[in-house]
Amino acid sequence: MSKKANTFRTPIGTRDLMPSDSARWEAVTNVFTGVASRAGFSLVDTPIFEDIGVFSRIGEGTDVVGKEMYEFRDRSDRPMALRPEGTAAVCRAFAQHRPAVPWKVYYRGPYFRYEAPQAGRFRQFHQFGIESIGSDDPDIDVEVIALAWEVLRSVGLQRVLLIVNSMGDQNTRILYQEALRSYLLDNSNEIDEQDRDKVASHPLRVLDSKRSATQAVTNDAPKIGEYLSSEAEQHFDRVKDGLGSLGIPFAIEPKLVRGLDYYTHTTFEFQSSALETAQNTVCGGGRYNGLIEELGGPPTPGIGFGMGIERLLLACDAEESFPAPGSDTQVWLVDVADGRSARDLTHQLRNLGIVADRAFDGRSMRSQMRSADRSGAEIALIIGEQELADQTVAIRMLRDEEAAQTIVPRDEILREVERLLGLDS
RNA sequence: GUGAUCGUAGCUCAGUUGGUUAGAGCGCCUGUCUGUGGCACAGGAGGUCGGGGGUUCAAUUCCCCUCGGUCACCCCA
Repeated sequence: MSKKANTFRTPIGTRDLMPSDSARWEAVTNVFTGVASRAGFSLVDTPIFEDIGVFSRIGEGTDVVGKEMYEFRDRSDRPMALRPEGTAAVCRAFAQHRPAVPWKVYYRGPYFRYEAPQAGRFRQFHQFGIESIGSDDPDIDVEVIALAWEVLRSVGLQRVLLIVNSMGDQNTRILYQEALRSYLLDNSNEIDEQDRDKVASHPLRVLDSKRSATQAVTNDAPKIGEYLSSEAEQHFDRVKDGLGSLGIPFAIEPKLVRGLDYYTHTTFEFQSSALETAQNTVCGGGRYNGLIEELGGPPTPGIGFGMGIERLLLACDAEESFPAPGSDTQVWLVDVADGRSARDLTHQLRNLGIVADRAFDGRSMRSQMRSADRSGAEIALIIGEQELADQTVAIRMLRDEEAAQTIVPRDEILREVERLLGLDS
């Protein structure tokens, strides 16, 4: 679309958050931070780029680090990467600062993955997330899942599906992976050839293939549930029990393994059934009992989730929920005299905490009134030559057709506006 | 990275047997309705038809390349 050589646009897969959308974005952010902070989580904000090693721990073989990472070297030749996800960076922060446990934090911000954009997928995308570090109490798993649920409910989503699974501890994971690998190898002829090369290297990845030939094979594959240790099974039972007790509907999906290598025990995903696009996962998370140790910290369990803001809003669009909030302008100054009244009164109103605005450039009354109307303001304060001479202000209630325009002395106008807005005690 | 599809005013889109000054709706600006918005009416600004090359007397319209949007695969939020 660039029309001249010197015009620019946002890079592929990125976009501007324009004022027409930003109020809704802020509102959904407030919903999330409200839910998280009511549950005792505090904000943690980590850098947008890190030593690339932080993210390699996610799993060298995963697409996220293998082929989607924005890697670069800084001017001192240090290998860095733009963060592709939140958990690893938060765990790095934990390992670095060693805060007291339980460490319950939330975060939100941009993440980067070098992928071809499509519906619900961007190169710069945004997530909300929480991490609860320091305990392997299964009730924390329940708490984390319940908070994600709460956010989804709070933005009005009805058509969400929670699926959960358990990966067991690291040991069961290894055992299962072996069993799965040999099963898949035995049946590799039936598997779609697109998936076949993953059998040996990443058998777990084969489980979430969408290809029907592959699915036919994996449907009869050994289930990870059969390999859980009794501790892992107890843990998972407690999680299921907790979700049931909180009235959160869920389905168990033995093939849910998720794309990052660090998961142990509980994994979960919320999908929007209102989204018809290929990407309908709105939130994903799980437990990662070995990750912090991987990052040089003490062995510490943790669990968390990431929620894609763009996808969340897409789901809201699909369900026609969570509309953009309206204007917050309360008062508009219309000054067709010399402009000084508008200048001074907006200042004074704002100092009282009132949202006040005005037009510039000495536009016509008609033009200024139109701006007042469009701003959504309740009240227009009008000052023309007459009012200037009389030291008065005309008050017009823009949202009430019945109301007659009134004239108030200039030195009473602030009090009158407060009264009209119901701000007087 | 692969494939499909699209690319005309700020937005949504018309516009082919290739041929005068490229259109509409919405939005924006100005004005009329005897200083006053939401309605109506009148006028106006705004496009080298994504970019480059080619074919042709002539290309928005045909061909090639390129850039970008969208969707899908892969994978994931």
